[in-house]
Amino acid sequence: MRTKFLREIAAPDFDLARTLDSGQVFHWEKYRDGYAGAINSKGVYVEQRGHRLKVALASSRDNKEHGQDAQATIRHYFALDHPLAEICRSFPSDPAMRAARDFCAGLRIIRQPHWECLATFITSSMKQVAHIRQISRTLRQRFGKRLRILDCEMHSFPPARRVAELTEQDLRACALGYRAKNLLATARLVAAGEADLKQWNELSDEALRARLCELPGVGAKVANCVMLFAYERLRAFPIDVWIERVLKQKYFPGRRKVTPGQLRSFCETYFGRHGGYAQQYLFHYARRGGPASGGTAK
DNA sequence: CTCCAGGGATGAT
DNA sequence: ATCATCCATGGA
Repeated sequence: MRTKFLREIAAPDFDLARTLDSGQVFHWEKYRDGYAGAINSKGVYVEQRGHRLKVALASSRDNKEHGQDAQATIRHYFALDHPLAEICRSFPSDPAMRAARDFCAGLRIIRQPHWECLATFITSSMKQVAHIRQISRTLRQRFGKRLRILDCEMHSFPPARRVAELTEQDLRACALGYRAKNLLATARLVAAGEADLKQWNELSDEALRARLCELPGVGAKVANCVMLFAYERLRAFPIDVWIERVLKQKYFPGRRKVTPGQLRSFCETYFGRHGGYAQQYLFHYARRGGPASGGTAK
């Protein structure tokens, strides 16, 4: 095993810290002046220096990694090819959206591995970000492969076939609670090939959402997260309590009853073809930004 | 329609 | 140190 420092990678219009703190990915840890994490089975260290990323990448088995491939891996994972300026121009121009856009400069929606993203969001239901991070860490440490990047120990996310051979008790011991049964059942469907996550890439948004929602532990919210964060369906608009709060406050002020169906159809049309990005920016701004970001606002 | 499971970090006291 | 709060899916 060896660690390789790469040339720095150009990363204009990118904010690494903001991207990793925006509730879309849960395993990156602050380390030295950057972050340590894993992309598939590779340990990765990444540090932002202005408009460039300094990256170190280690691979546990296949050391034939070429610099170009590694750069491509990083560029692809962090979606450095997304045309952010154009995406932001496609947002509706209202006060809430403009404030969120200004606050979230450089925040990108990354491309996560399908299974890892699906599994993580199954464990996320009724959990807050800190808990989800905890669960992800435990699953990785117990069932993933050990990786080392610089002097930092990391673990890859266990593949579906690994999770499929565990018991519900094993998973409950990772603080999954009632989610253990769902994660196990879904892992077995994926491992058996009954749910072919890669093949689902070819499906339309509607068909993909329908397939995802058939999986145990996956409802509309989790399905939309997986579509957005793993399948690059940039129109998918997950509605959680934070977003619901924002939407009701900013777009339905004073309205007594707003049904989930009304919210959903509004989001599908109003925010346009990059609605998922709009959602992520509104979400991050509500959690981390502006006034009254405490979370208890009604 | 309502009610609830199950759990650890977080912030208030 | 104790306590209330946060939170999405699925089944009763």
